[in-house]
Amino acid sequence: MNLIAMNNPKPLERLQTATINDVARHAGVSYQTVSRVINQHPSVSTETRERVLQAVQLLDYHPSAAARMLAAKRSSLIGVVTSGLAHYGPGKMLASLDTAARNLGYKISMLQIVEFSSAEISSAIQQLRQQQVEGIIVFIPTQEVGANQIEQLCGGLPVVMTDAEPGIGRYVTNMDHISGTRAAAQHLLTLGHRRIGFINGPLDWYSGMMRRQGWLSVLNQAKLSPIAEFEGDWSARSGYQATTQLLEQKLDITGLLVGNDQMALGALHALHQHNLELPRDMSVVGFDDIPDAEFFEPALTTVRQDFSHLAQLALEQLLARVDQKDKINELKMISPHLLIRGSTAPPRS
Amino acid sequence: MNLIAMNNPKPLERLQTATINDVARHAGVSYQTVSRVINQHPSVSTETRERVLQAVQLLDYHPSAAARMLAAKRSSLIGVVTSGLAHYGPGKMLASLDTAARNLGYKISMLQIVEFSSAEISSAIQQLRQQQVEGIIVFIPTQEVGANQIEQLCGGLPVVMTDAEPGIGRYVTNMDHISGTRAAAQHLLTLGHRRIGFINGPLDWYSGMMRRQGWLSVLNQAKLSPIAEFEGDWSARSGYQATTQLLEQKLDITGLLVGNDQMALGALHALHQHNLELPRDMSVVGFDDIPDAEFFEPALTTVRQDFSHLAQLALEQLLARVDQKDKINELKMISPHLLIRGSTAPPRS
DNA sequence: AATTATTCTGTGAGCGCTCACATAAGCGTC
DNA sequence: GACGCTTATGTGAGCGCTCACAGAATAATT
Repeated sequence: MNLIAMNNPKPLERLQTATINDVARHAGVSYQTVSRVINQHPSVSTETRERVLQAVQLLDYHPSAAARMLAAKRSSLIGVVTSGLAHYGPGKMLASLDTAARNLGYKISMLQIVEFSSAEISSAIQQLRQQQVEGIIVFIPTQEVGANQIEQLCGGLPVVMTDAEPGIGRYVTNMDHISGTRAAAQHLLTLGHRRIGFINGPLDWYSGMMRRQGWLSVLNQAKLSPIAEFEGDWSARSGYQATTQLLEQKLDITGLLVGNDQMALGALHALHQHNLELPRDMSVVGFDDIPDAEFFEPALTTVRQDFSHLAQLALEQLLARVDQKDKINELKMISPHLLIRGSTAPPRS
Repeated sequence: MNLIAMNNPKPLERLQTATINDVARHAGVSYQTVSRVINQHPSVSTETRERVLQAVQLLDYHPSAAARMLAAKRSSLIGVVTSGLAHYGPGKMLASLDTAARNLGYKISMLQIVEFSSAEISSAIQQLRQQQVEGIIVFIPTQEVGANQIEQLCGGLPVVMTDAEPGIGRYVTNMDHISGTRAAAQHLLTLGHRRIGFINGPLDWYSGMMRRQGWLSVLNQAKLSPIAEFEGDWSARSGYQATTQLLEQKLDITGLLVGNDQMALGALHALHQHNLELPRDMSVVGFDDIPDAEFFEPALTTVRQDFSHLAQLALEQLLARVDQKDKINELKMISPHLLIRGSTAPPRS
């Protein structure tokens, strides 16, 4: 049911806080003058302003955001739907988004999704709309159908999604996963590797799907056919498991293309466990460039994604929509780039 | 200045959204009845409720959180001040806090601090107070003076801090860093190590200070004196640098106690670079148990912190205060525990 | 000196809701 | 049938603020 959730709101009244009227009375001016001071309106005499500010300080007055929103019909709030905050990418994006938004006079209202169910997404967006957010940024992995649903739930409110399938009338800020993956794969080929395994993230993530396309396109171009492909869940453990399986299959693979750095860490661990010497016996390329990647054993060659930049672009795109500027690109794309470190080398033979 | 910041609020009017009156008119009832339906008040006939819900759906009505807060004098909002969201600990805590709060009918309003300046903290708390939060959880590293300032800024509003110096009237939920560090140090001693280096986090973090105390107390008890101590910044890089320096000093150290897993990763990297065989030539213990630690080379012995639990405890403590229940402990403490994996072994000789 | 422009300040109304009440109807009770 | 007691609805007021005005003071122009 599309109901409006609510909790029992026992009218617990907090210690009385000062209102604009209290301040006005105290400063001997009208409430409107206090409002002007708060909003930095120019036409208030320095003397009056000073008096008002003193009263503000004295009464420990904090203007009610709720009342202001209600009266001004403006929230200056940007909604963010995210997930997996404990991971580097989402955390980093939220962090830079918050900073960027604050600099532009907006506040962030964040809602986290735990499982990617329609119900949860729907409830998150509804909650944001109740807060009168002026636009929504969606940082969750989606496929076509999810993206449509999200747009519909937002009902005309500007939305920008990241890592989502582009589409007409849909505003999307994406990482160029294909070019990133291509660069990584090409690097392995250039080094001379021909038998390469691919450990990907989940295929129901847009990024997983795109990286697969990048990988296949390079193979195709080089007239090679895929040898082994695994679908992990981005965790180090899944990378470890995939690699263990791969080694057991004895496919004589010399290179490993991995969907993110964490899975690559798991892969390295499995390789060490099999007493392979790296990078002599196996080259590994990751994706993301998390800060730790440089200190893996060996230092990980990886594809750097600038999450901060991505978040900022998404915000820009959203605000352009909020401010009704015309001519906004429906698709913004940001290119990751390859960082060569110690985990790749020419194959042994 | 303690001013109330504001941005130019050009009265940009969003596409008219439906109000409670629109719904009432549409359903042929009074606004109060609609309010009752929204708030799940029992005394509304099923038939009327149905009619109202239909109108809600039809008009795509979303009750204004601002108006409700204003009228009900209740926000159901918990403020969170955090920092370093891109790191595992803070991200994890925010994530579980959000979930836990939602389950209890509260929403989270998060504000991130970038640098730990008085000004930033002050502005963050002020912003939260403007949103009429019912309580504040502070997840930033502080020392005595910071904690006092935070309490003062909150002016009577319930606050709970994590990893802060306990004090009378101050509500704190802490990890027991001392016992955690003691367990780690004791483990090294039990294995037979006598010459142990200590790579700590910053000493102006409460956790850094406490871990140092734990370390020194174990040394003291074993009648050993400290040999080498470094202060990193929690990053893998700083762990790497500290370890490199340590090795250059040729202090004949056999064990390394490291303040977190990331610095431990850097340490491992430095050790490998010096062609030491682990754990034969050096035992390393970390702190945190980030999900990746198990896949380090070798798998890291570390002290597990349950960040989710910590966040939940802090929330519990805060809500107990908000609901005015008496007899609340001022200090809640949660114990981390040692996880022994492959990076520790008896010293060589 | 009268007019206009330029500060500065104050008044009414209303944003969208929830409170506290009042009211109307239905039902049993003696 | 007058009394309560429950259930279902509606009415007034007001939460704390900002908007659009209207004024009062001062300064600048003719």
